[in-house]
Amino acid sequence: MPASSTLRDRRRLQTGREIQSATLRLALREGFEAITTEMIAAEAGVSLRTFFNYYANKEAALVGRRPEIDPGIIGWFEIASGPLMDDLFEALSRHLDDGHLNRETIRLISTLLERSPELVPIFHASLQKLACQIVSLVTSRLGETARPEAELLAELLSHALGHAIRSWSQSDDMSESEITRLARQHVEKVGALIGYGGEAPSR
Amino acid sequence: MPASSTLRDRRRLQTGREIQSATLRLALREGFEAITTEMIAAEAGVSLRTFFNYYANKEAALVGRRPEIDPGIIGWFEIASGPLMDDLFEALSRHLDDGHLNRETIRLISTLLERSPELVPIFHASLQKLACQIVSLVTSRLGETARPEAELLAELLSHALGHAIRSWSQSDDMSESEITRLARQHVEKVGALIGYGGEAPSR
DNA sequence: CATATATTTGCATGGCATGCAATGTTTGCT
DNA sequence: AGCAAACATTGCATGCCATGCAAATATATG
Repeated sequence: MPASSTLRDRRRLQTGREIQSATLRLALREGFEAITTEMIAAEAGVSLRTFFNYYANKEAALVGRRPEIDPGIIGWFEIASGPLMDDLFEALSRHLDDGHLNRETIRLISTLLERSPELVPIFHASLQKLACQIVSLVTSRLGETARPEAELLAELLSHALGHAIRSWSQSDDMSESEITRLARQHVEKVGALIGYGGEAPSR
Repeated sequence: MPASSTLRDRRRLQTGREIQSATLRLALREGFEAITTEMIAAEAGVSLRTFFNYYANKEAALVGRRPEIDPGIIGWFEIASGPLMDDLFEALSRHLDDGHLNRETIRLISTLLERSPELVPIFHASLQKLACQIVSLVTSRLGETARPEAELLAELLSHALGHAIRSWSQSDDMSESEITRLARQHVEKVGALIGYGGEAPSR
């Protein structure tokens, strides 16, 4: 049974989402820089102090709370013995299948990012937690000696996933399960660029 | 002749460095969280207001001001016609050869990062400006359609460079010109992981 | 229902960051 | 050298950000 069985847990989740939603609504209406934490708290119907109980700052409220990769998935990965990339993307697929991704919310975020590109670094930073977990996965497979490469690979995968999720939010005819497929395509294109050169096209 | 010909420019550079140095000194002595912008300003011998004329916040002062890639290098890249990776790393080599890298400063930063891993994201964020410039280089070569891959590749390269620079600061017998060589090695290992699989070792 | 455990809230505090206008310094020109 | 324009530094005032603490409120458990 998930941790959301108790009323308290459900409310906490709900309030977190309500604050994020309020932040997105206000940011789209007034511009992110123009809004204050007090406004957000008022819009979400909580006290300022409660706002800070949920998020460390405005930026965090924009991104919302992203759950960690389920220990069950990590356990599966450590047992799996396929090619590294196959197992990694399978683990990411299962993670996304948890259903904690709200298309409408991501769509709002994407809209905001297009209107205010200076916010993009906030979202890049929010991928760091995922990247960190991917590093754990990769080093559990390749050993500590491969940590430098694991960190680079994790950076690559998390950003590819972020990009794919934004693509998914934009096109209604893309299923959730295609996110990792798209991410993998991009990663493999990068692999080709690294591996085979990519000479300048004749002009 | 560089832009540092005039006294004013030299002073601006000098003050910027002095503030960064003061920030590092204090952060190593007291811990980054424990110090205030007022302390930094006092230690650097400037007013608080001047501190904010140089850096937007404490974090930026820690990283210092990183110069952009010289337009001359960008021009060279756009004319070059070798394999993409060769030309990219050559451009990065030339950029680093500008000599704006102070080993002792980087060493202090590395020490600080080991003692306070929670600061690592600050440095990751500081690589974003470089990543952005790499995106420009890559799309100038491959065209706008390759932007998604260009962004991933840029992320990869900038992080690889960041890692290599930290390695360089730690070992006295590593020359500055070997930074890009090391970065490239790591990138190619990642390429191998992507391209050829990297099966789980038998246990 | 009673108790233990979480959560929300208000208040007080101190750091962060910016605009503005006054003052001081450098530059380039005559 | 002397002057005016451009630029840099500073103090002050202001308002937002973020946290600790303790009282009040809500939920869980038995």
